[in-house]
Amino acid sequence: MFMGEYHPMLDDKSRTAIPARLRKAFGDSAVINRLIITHGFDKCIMAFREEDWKDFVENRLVRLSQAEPLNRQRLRFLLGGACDCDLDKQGRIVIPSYLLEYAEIKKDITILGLYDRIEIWASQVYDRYRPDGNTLDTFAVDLGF
Amino acid sequence: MFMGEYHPMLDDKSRTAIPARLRKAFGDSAVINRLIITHGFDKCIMAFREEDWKDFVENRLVRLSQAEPLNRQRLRFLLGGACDCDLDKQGRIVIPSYLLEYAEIKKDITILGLYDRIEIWASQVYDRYRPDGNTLDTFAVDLGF
DNA sequence: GTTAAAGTGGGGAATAGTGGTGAAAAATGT
DNA sequence: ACATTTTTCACCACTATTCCCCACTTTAAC
Repeated sequence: MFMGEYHPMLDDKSRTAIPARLRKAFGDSAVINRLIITHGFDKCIMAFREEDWKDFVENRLVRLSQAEPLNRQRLRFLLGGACDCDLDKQGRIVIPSYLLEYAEIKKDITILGLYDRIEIWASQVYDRYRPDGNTLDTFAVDLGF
Repeated sequence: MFMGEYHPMLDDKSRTAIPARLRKAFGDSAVINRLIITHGFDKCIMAFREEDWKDFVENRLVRLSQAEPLNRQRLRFLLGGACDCDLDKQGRIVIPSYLLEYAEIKKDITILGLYDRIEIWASQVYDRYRPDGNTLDTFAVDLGF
């Protein structure tokens, strides 16, 4: 599974390295060499493995009735905002400008591994977002620690 | 499948380039060189592959009873507004003026890939349409994230 | 300390996108 | 019906961007 926090950089060609730990998260024999990235629900970019993405699109997204305006907006946001990125020989992807702007990414990046998805944040944005002490206390309660 | 967001321009001959990624979305061996475009739902232009369009018209649109005034209006809107566009050698289509006016397209264009259809928006119009933070929270809930 | 692996920067070839020109077709007026 | 004007279409050429590979630096491992 994907997990952990990483801090690569965006170079001036809009490339960022996907950490080797994440590329190998599903085994050395299944190194990831393609990711689908799209808008995240917070100010970040979500990335998925190809098979998970296809499954999500075909079994959930496109089954929503396009007669419903809100479903059109959902499809435009997620699928219309998606981009399939091949990793280069060095394990990097190129992030399109509209996603960089959406996530307010400049140079410092925080990448999170989140089970079956990866999130790419502007470090500055993520640092503001990190939970504080009070949030963590209620969190602990909710989880039954 | 069609996906992603692209930002070409409309030139002063009413031409716009269909992004190469979209033209090759169904394989390098099935490069799209003709699209059917018509009025979209919401202020945009919809574009389809020829086979999908035919299927839609014959199996859905013309089956609506023409005795019903609303269906006559629907047919005029979609089929009456349609235009089949051959792509030129550079992958561009010419968009007729009535569709440009409908979608309020001036120069800056946003093109979306949406599974089996493409949408062409005035960038300015689409930017206003993009979902805000609250809408996204409900999206995440509805989609089971 | 040495070796290997990962991350970052850069260069050159190929591709994509845009502007433009001339020929053909269509529309208009005589 | 013919000539003139306008529009449309197909192709060419230039520029910008993208993609793919190589090399260096830094970090981690042994």
